[in-house]
Amino acid sequence: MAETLTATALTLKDIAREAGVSLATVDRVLHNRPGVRPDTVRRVKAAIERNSFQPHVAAAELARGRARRFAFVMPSGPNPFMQQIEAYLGEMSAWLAARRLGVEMVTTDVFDPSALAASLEALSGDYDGVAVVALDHPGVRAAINDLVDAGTKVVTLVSDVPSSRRHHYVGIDNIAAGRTAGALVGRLVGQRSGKVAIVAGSQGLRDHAERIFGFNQVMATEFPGLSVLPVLEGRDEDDRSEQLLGRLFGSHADIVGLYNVGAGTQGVAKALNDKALNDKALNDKALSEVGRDKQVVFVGHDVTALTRRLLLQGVMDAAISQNPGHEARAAVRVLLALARGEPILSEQEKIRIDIVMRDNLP
Amino acid sequence: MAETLTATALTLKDIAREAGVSLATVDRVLHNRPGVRPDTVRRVKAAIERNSFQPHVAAAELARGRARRFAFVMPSGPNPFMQQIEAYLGEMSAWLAARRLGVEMVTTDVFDPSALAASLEALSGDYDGVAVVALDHPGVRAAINDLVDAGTKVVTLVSDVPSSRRHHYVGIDNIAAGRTAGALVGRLVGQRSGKVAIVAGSQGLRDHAERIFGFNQVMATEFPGLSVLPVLEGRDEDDRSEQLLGRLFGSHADIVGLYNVGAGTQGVAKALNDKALNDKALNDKALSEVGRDKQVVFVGHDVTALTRRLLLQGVMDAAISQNPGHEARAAVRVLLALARGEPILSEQEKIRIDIVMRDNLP
DNA sequence: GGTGTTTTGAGGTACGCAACTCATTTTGAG
DNA sequence: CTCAAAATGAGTTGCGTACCTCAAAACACC
Repeated sequence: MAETLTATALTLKDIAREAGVSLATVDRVLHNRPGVRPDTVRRVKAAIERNSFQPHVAAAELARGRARRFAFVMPSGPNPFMQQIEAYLGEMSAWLAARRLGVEMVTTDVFDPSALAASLEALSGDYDGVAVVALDHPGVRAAINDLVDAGTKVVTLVSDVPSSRRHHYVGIDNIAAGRTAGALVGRLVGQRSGKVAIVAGSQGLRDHAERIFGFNQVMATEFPGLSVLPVLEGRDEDDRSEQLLGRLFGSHADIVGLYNVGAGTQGVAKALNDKALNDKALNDKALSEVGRDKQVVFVGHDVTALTRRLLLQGVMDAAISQNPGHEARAAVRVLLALARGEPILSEQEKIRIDIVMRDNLP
Repeated sequence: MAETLTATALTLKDIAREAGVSLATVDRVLHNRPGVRPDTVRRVKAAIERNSFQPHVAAAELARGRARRFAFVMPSGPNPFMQQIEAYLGEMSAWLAARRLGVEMVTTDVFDPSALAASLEALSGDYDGVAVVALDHPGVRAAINDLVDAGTKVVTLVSDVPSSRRHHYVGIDNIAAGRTAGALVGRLVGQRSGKVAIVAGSQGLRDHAERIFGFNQVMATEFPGLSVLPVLEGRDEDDRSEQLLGRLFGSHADIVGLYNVGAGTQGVAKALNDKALNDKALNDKALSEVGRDKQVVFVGHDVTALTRRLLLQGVMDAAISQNPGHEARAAVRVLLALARGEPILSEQEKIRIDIVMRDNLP
């Protein structure tokens, strides 16, 4: 009827007695300090294993005295997603303070890898951990590796540098996100056939490129009735996205689906709206006859104030979302666990790809 | 360029000096102990506010010494979702041990409110916190209130008792979940019209009833082309669900959508499969002609080994999921925060309604 | 002014561990 | 066997809080 999940409450002293050594030796083993014979190390570790001993985090944290400092290196500029991450970090301030964790924000130009690398190098030595929204570039990779070598824990956030030796990546699998977007567009279009448009910031951005790759993959294999038009590069700007898309709508009458890979959502929505007005003017059918199914299926990314409104209005059909609050908290938790030498609850820290439609808006 | 988020590292001693009182008095104020003049209380609280002082959790945890004990009261029987929750709690064991948290599982019959109430009453006094998968029943409500009155922190898990004085509910909004299911079925069916079947465990279960309510709401207002058939009550059993559904398929040829509200997924899938074979035998069309769009759109709940397989095979189109790992961890974190008197990160502990399709399977 | 009560101060102990020192023992090389 | 180096033991201190005791001070009331 009742079953216990947790171990006993042993202390280091008990382990020392068990292993037949002194407290000092256990301490040396626990912290990989030199001066212990391999054989003794084994004995101590065995005693720890045998009792599945876990140092009391509170005691450890208290004893080490020094507060921990983390830095978040984020892109400058008005990116709403990044602003959300910062906001959620702000909400954690009481939580952080109670644990004597110092978190500092460092901003740097997104599109300048060498500036990012320099910012990272500048952090060396001052921080226990660094979370960085990274660019995949040799200089950045080197800077990350340098930090790791200096003993700083490093996690990449949102955008990964898999070739670096960063300890962890907190973010989604962008190829899977693109596949999900593709499946949604395809399924929501239904039996109709026609063309599908893609608007991205730039194909040079790793995350955008990966999403497009996943999207095309699904379209090619599963929705032969739909053909994907060449990618429009809107540079995440509203005006540019609107113009490019407007022109595309002009030259292709049979566009039934639209995937917006990055930002610039405002512009995309405007172009869509213009097209709808245009279509209505062209033929005399009543609105009810045009109906939902005549509309362009529109799938994008991230839940912001704008996409929330578009979802509620029915302009947007689904948003692929990575929960920024979860990402912020996961980054802090992972850094803390790494710094403490605790295991990471990988299931907990994994960022899911959320499909958000009108009725499950968070 | 760099901005700090966290406060200074004051201690109780500093607050005492600031307020012009002794450590003992600060301690009395902090823990609402009697014997302090209202005026002095005000002075101390002002000093705490002014410095936005947060007691060091590690020190507090260490000082109080006593380990905390939590109980999880869960339904007995082979419910895969509940088993997943238990499994995730098991994965946390190192995390729990490092914090000297004891978590115990208590199982009780799901469908017997008085047994549940008795189990809850039996816990009184022994635990700092209780998480319970509750039934909404007067006896259970009373038992929960008794626990709360005795100083035990109580959170309801998965299924709420809103009328009780439980401190927190960890679970999803089931009406919104039903609405989401409805929107998915409607949108994935596309332009076709026809009938939609619902299989539930029992309409007496609060969560099932709420989901059905939400589902019908969306169907009625947004998909006039689809008509919902009367709910089949499969009691979450495979065989019964299969039979009921098979009979329904026999009497209605134009079923285009199916919503499985609870468990019994295996049976539902079997009935669907039989129908597919049947349809193929009846007409001579090639499979390619029948195509995806002739299939019944199938939306259900929860990602289990079975639903995962069905999603990958394309039998199931989407699963509405509440992340069991998140629920388990959120319940523990909320209980811990309540026990410590810390604020709860409500955004973090909110359980989202996940839409899971093949490409964003976790 | 004296009495009893309430409020406050001062101080101690304990929690489990990190980090350190210094003395002592063990080990291995010559 | 000798001696230096390596390994280990024993012990101390401090982290910031909770919780406790006891005495002193302030207060209220008659």
